[in-house]
Amino acid sequence: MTIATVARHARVSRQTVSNVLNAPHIVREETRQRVQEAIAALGYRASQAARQMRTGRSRLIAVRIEPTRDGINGSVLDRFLHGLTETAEAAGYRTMLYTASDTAREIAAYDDLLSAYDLDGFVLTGTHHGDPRTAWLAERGVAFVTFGRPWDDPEAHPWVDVDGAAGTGRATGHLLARGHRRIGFLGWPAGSGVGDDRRAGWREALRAAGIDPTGLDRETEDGIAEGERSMRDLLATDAPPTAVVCASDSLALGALQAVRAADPPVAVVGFDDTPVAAAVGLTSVSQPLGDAAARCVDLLTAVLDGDQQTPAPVLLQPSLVLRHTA
Amino acid sequence: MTIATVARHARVSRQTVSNVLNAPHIVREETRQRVQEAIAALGYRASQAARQMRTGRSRLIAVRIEPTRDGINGSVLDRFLHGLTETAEAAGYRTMLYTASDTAREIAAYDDLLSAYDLDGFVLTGTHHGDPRTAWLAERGVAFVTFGRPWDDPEAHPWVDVDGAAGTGRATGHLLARGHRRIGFLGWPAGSGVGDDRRAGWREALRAAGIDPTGLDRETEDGIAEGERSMRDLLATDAPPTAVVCASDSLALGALQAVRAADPPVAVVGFDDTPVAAAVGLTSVSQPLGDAAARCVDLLTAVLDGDQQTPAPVLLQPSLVLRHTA
DNA sequence: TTGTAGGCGTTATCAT
DNA sequence: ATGATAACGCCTACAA
Repeated sequence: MTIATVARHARVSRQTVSNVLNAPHIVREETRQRVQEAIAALGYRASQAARQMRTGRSRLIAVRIEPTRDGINGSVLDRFLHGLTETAEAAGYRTMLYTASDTAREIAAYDDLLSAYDLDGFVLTGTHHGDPRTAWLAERGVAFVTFGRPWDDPEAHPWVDVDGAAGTGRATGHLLARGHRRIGFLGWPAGSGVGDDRRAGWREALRAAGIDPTGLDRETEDGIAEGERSMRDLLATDAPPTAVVCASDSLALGALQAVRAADPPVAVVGFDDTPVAAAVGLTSVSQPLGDAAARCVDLLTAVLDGDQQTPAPVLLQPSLVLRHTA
Repeated sequence: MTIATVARHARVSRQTVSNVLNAPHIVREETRQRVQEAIAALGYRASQAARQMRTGRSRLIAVRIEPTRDGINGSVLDRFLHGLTETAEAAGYRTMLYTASDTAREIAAYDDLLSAYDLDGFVLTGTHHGDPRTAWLAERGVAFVTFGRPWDDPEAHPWVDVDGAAGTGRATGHLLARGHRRIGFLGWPAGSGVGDDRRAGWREALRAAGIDPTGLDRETEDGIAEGERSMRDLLATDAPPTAVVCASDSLALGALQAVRAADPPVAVVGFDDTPVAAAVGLTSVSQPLGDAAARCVDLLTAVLDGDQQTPAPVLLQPSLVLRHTA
């Protein structure tokens, strides 16, 4: 069934049917209705392929599905993808997946997706300093949004992010309110935007409460074993912390093992609110992933539909999910 | 850039370029090479839209992304999706995502995807008795594979599954080898194919060892709290089990809480090897999700490329990942 | 083995 | 406001 079938059924020309679909306002009300009825009666759907060939637009957006790294943090992508697909559907776009094991291959994937499938836009996750992917896309005028700030230049392109500093700040505030003074922090080595941001939130919250954060934090790679080691290290100091905020649930889980037998118990707060946190009762900072995904689609469609060139970035607030550990 | 650009560049007709792409064997070696070089030099890629319009095939397969249910089991989808996308790419197919909150909407989604995007095939996850989705697709001659057996008729359509009974059987065997005799089972209410299968594996393993499984199992909905309750129930019997096999990591986590202070410790085995299991050291049955995804693509492309009408189903073996709890 | 002609379903342009 | 015509890039049939 084609647009011609509908045209015959409604006794109009093909062009009029096309107009009803793409520019309803220029068709006379009565004609419009007749065509709409024919469309409904026939169950007609425009062929994307034909439309795409004519317009050069595919109504497709792409997002990379990463190999689950450490398993614990991997499950955030799940929720993000679902939100993305759902919101995109509502906006008339479909979501396409691609994989890439490194940045060079990812750029090759863009090239393929763009030239073969005419992709309309990309959603990138996890940007870092001097990310070559954003430069490549921007150079070619391809529409894209990142979930994660461009740490070099906040104006570079549309982005959505969660305010990590506010998250760790909130966690620290909660611990302060519970009477803790010596509150530690377990985070990643300096240099990663996300990690530095989360550390800064903790540091500023302590300073605002008149507490010197010096010596209360540790830098380590992500992982359960690493978290345990760093926490033991922290506990072995002259003035060990009575509570600790962590940059990830993995680190928090390790910390939890290190403080297992401590009395009075040492409070632990994680980050990401992964299923693992829920399972073991770990208090954790939760990112609004569904919202974040939805706003990514909003920004991308804003660019694609030409509403504006560079829509304003979106910074979402995380929340603290209280459980047993803090 | 079109096929004509390449043709000019290689000083052949458009048709010859097309032949090099779609039927290389009928082009003279020398000509073929010249065309290949032109393609590479120009970075030419055939437009899927145009190709699709002519051939009616999109080289697109679709898979549903579900809202993360209980968080713990949700993360399996992640790994499956990655494997699927990767294998599909290698076979020249792209993966498209869709959402649906219930079966009726899912069928509506098929309709849309099929008529608007000309989807080549679907991968369904989690089939159940009398699944209307498979009937709908089969009726219309749409290619699809399910990850999960058709419990009514194993010949109904191509499928890939993991042998759940073998998994629980293996777990039970491991516990028997460790000297356990009274081995319990925590599973879901009878009626779900997957649940019944997992229970049967445990039951048969016990019977084969000359042990009567009567009274050693419990039926409950999935969940941590439910697992804990059922385990307590089992421990309160006259002859409580010294070990337990569970139908999911959620149930196992609950069981773990119920047996926390038991001495001698009660062994616990979960199912799915989720990140949570890894985090808490839970021994669990692991499904080869990457393999399963790859075989799904194999079966689907076999149908699409017309190699055979109904390729033989694939039953994969799970493995037992040993950790602290058993 | 290579070239020519036509059409897939849609939308843009232009005429009515 | 509506209709006729052409073109998007490709592949299949057929002719050379």
